[in-house]
This record gives sequence, C-alpha cells and structure tokens, in this order.
Amino acid sequence: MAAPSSEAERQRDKERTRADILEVATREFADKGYTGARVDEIAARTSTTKRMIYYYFGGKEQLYLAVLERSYAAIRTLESQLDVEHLEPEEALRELAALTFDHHEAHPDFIRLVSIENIHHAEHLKQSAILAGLADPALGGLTRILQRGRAAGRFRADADPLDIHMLISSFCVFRLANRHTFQAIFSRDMLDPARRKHYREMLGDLVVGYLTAL
Amino acid sequence: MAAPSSEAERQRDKERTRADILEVATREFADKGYTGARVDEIAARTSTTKRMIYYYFGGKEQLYLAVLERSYAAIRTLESQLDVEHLEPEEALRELAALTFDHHEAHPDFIRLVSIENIHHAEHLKQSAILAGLADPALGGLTRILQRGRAAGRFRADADPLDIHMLISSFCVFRLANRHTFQAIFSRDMLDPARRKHYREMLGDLVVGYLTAL
DNA sequence: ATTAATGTACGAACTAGTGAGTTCACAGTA
DNA sequence: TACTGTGAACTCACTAGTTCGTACATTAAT
Repeated sequence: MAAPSSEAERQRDKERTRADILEVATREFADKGYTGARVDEIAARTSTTKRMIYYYFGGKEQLYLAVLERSYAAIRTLESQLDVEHLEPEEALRELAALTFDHHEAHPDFIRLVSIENIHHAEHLKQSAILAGLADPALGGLTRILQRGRAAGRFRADADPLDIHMLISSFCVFRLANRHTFQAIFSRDMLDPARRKHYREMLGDLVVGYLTAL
Repeated sequence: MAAPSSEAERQRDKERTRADILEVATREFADKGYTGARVDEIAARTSTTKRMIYYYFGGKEQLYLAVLERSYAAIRTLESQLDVEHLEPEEALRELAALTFDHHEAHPDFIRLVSIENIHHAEHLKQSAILAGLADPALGGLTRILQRGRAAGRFRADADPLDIHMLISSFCVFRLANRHTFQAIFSRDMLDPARRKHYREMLGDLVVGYLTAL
C-alpha cells in the first residue's frame, strides 16, 4: 500500500502528468510549429489543465525546449544499436545508413521539430544542455568504419566522416521533411511503402558509390 | 506624361506598391513562418500601409500564396539556363547539379518558404495555379541527359530521373534548410565559403558515382 | 464629378500567462 | 483512533496584451 505507484486509482501523479503533457505537446509543436502551437490546445488534449503546464514547465518556450530535448535524446540511442565491427567496411556502411534511414522514418515528429527549429535558427537547441552530447554518438561508429575502409585501401582518402554523415542525413531528412511539396509537384509519395526498399538500397549505393568511386 | 511610369514624383503606382509589399512579405514569411509572420510588421516595413495589403492581396493567406508563387516561379527559369547537349553525360550531369547547387544557395528565402510550406503539408502550394508548371522544368533536361548516358551504356539502367532529381535536391536543400541545427551540433557551417567548392564537387561525384557504379 | 488609391483609427477575437483558492495524501500529535 | 497542520498537485476564472481585419475619411487622377 505504501508503493509509490499503487494501481488504477491514481489521480495525483507528478511523473504521469508531466509525461502526458510532453507527449501531447510534442505532437502539437511538431504539427503546428512553435508559433502556431497553442498552449490552450495542448492543455485541452491532456488529461490535466493549462495551469499545470505552467506549474511544471514554466511557459510555452520552456515546454518547447523540453519537447525538443526529449526528441533529440532518442537519437542518441542509435549509436548503441550499431554492431558492425564484424562486417566489411562497405557492408558496415550500408548497415549504418539503413539504420539511420529506419530511425528517421520511424520518427517523423522529430524531423518536423528539426525543421521548425531551423526556421528559428536553432536558437532553442543552442541553449540546450544536451547539445554537447549529440555530436559524438552520431559520428563515432561512422568514423571507425571509414578508418577501416581507408586502411584497407577501399575508400577514397579524402572522405570526411562529417561529410558522409551529412550526406546520409540529407537523403533521409529530405524524404520526410519535403514529402508534401515533392508530392504536390511530382505526384510521388516518397514515403510510399512500395518504394521503401528501393530508397533504402539507393542510399546504400549512394554512400558506397561515392566512397569507392575514382 | 501619359507614360505609365513617368519618373521620380510618383506616389500612386499600383505595380510598385504591389512589388514593394511582395518583397517585404517574402522576407517576413521566410523569416518567421506563416503563423509567426505579422501583417502589421510587413506593413511597417513597406513604404505603404496595412490597408494596401488588404486592398491588393485580400488577406494574410492570399499574400502568403502570392509570395510562394513568386518564389517558385523563379526556379522555373533554371531549365532555360541549361545548355549541356554538347557535353558528355557525366559532365552534363555535373553541370546540372552545380546549377541547382548555385540556385539554392542564391535563394535561401525560397528554401525557407519550402520548409515552411512542408510544415503546413503543402496545403497552399496544392491549391496554387502554378503547380502544374513546376514538374517539367525540373525534369526535362535531366531526363535527356540520363537517356544519353544510358544509351551510351555509361549509366546504370535502373536510374529514374525523379530519383536523381530528389538526390540532388536533398543535398542542396539540406545544406541550407538544416544549416542551423547542423552547425549547433557539429560546429560546422555548411555555408562557409571556404567549403563551397568542396561541397559543389562532392555533389557531382555523388551523382556520377551513383550512376556509374556497379 | 467620379473613381481609384491611400491613410488612420478602431474593434472583435484570440492568446499567453497568472491570481487565488481547492483537494488530496500524509505525518505528527493527542 | 481521531484530529489537524502542511505542502504538493490541481482547478477555474480572469487579465493584459496582441493580431487580423475593417469602417471611415482623405487625396490624387481622369
């Protein structure tokens, strides 16, 4: 009975309320942008009230920051899912690219938040405490693969890990971030499941092709 | 004196007023997004008043649509700048990619408007009258180059013009659209003039590498 | 004189944020 | 066991400020 989380009849639960707000706010901000998002609307969709948003987060901007940080935190786990030391450099690279491809596809809200944050010149991300921890997870595994490929004389010598990361990101991000204008103009849905495999392999060919060409 | 555009002492000039409003509105919308943009702010930065915005454009949304259409119209001129029939397919492709690269770099406002429009699910672009005229200019030259390359047995047979266009766009767009978060995380400015040549060539290698690999 | 173009002042609706009070769980105390 | 003080979690109604849009007045051109 003294258990902190007993069971069903819970009305007052700090963590649950915070998580509820964050969940709803993520969708609202990703959907409408920072300025377009309405605090009242977020409140209405939670099981709590607007006053609680201010009670727990302080204000609209701090809530947005919390949403942004939570979304970025998820991508840091990508590195840990990468186990490619036993693969040939080319295959390891394809594996890494595919992993990124899958992660982006699985987190459209995150991509939208990144777009929104760029509209705002990344001013919120810049002041975030988690910023420092984002670069290494994204580049660690990639750097090791490139070193192996270079040492084996199979990758071009002037390849920079950050450039390759940018290349992979641009392909994966564009597919989600520019989906709507692309579809409007060319009548092709880049997220059509029927084309998923094609794009996933195209990205691998692209990266390996660039590194092994010449 | 009957000349429609006489000279300096012009206070009443339909075209000039419209153009002035469009110019200022483009910057405001590109900078703040649709919801973030303020009609009063746009009016303040023109040499005219808010009343004129409603007089000429009808409202905030129609003004945004006019801004969007004007920006998209500019990209339709790209096709006409392409004269690569005399070049080998590989070089023609590099030329096309470089041209796109340059155009995107020269029109950051356009890229931002596209991002913003995607946040809004391209709902404004979809209802635009110019939509139908956008696909062909983007793909015409590219399709011809790919045909030549394939006919000569130098490009892979399964290459789709729209996929290649997407590849080129993703690289060029990412460099501008995600500049700020990328710089915040990796401390690298993708628009640094010192790296411009490198990226421009990287894109060419990328496209040619993908088409000629295997 | 009539009409097109322009400027000013204002209002209705919306929006972020807050003031003030309430409910609940629980620990200490008699 | 019953009572009570306390603080965290919560609700409701409100305010101060903003924002799009417009009614009305005015000026210039034909």
